[in-house]
Amino acid sequence: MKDEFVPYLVHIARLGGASRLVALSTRALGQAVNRSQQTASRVLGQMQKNGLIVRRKRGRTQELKLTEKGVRELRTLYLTLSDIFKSHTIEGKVFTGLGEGAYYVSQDGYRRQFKEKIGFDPYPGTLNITVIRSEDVRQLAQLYGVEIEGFVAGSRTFGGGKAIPANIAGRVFGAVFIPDRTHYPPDVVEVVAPVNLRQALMLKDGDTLTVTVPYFPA
Amino acid sequence: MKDEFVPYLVHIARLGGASRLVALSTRALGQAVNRSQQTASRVLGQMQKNGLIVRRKRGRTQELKLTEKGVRELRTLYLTLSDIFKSHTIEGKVFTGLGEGAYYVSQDGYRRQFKEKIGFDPYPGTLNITVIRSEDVRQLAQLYGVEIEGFVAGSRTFGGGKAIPANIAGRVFGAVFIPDRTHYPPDVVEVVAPVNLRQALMLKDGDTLTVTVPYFPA
DNA sequence: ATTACTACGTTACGAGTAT
DNA sequence: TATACTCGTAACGTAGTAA
Repeated sequence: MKDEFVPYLVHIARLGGASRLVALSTRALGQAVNRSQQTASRVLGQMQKNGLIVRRKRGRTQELKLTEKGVRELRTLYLTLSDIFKSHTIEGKVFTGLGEGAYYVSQDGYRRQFKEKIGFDPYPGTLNITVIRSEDVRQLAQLYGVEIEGFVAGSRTFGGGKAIPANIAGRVFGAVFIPDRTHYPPDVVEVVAPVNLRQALMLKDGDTLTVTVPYFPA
Repeated sequence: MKDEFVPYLVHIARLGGASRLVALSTRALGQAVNRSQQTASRVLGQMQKNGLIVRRKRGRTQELKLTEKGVRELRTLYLTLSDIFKSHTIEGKVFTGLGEGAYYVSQDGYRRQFKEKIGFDPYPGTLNITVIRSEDVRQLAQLYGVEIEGFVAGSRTFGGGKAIPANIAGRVFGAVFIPDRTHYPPDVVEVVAPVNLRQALMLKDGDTLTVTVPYFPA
């Protein structure tokens, strides 16, 4: 679909044209989308040829309605924008990992980055969760993730990953950390926060935790 | 903003460019929006001049990020589409009207239209509610409302209005009726259903009722 | 009042190419 | 590899106007 069509489809839909015929002159439509009557006429012709709208002539005037295809195309754009702008939730089951999270997070190389890039000093200990239901976590990481760089401390190498600032259980501001490399399955992520989450939220293994990733352009 | 810019902004945002700089070549961007490298280059220049994006050069390559203005413009489009595609809720307080609703709805002129246009035979009696919180009800009526025509029966004239098919309290399929003319204040609407709502939902005056208008292109 | 054609200036597109 | 010129062609936008 041509980009040019979008405002026309939007305006017709706003008048109810997604579900029924609406009376709408080429002049009024053009004015609504900031174009001339002539341009609106041409564009309507093209949209009709493309199967995006149907037109019914009533004497000299006309009625318009989006076709299923027209609705679908507009809805696709809506869903794409939703992915960008709406809040996302991640639900996961709490389990006890190998306990190495605590060791990692207490490393200065990580602590400094969390403080600078996300804004809190992580409690030395992480919460492992297995993701149950979520829009693709890696896609979220791409959208909202902050790069946490790997580093070398002494003779050890610590891998990097992506941290998504998020609201934990509606009460604590923290982050979901997705390591670039892990020995866990890919649906396992770590939840980091400035406090001991197990204590603060009274969590035990098997509990379900909900993490919200709000929309926030930093 | 030019319509032409939308897909470019969308793609940059999908890569996380709403909140941080993302590396993105003109070739890759052009490919993503189905344009040539040259076109992507020109459009980026225009969007920059329009204050929609910032660019940072890193040697021969570049990094992109939406400006606040760029995010705002895209978000405006998102909110417009939300109005069209998301479900809407109307919350209202139940009160006892003059009882004329029952008389009206039992008129064949109305009953036939409800059966044909919405799909149920209205229980002879309506529920008056005062709208507490809602996106503009009249705007909703414009989007989703079905025209109910006025008619004459005997020596009386019955006025028309708009009926919005809706889900009542999450349990009953009914409609919100918005008369074209009324002696009630404009925030008063009538809820119609195939059953006695007061009984079925155990409602009394002062109770709050939630009506959901789902998105459904008929 | 409509819709839509023609004519023509402006803008978009992309192959070729410079850097 | 990049980005971004030039320039020929296609598409867009609208005043004028027919119907």
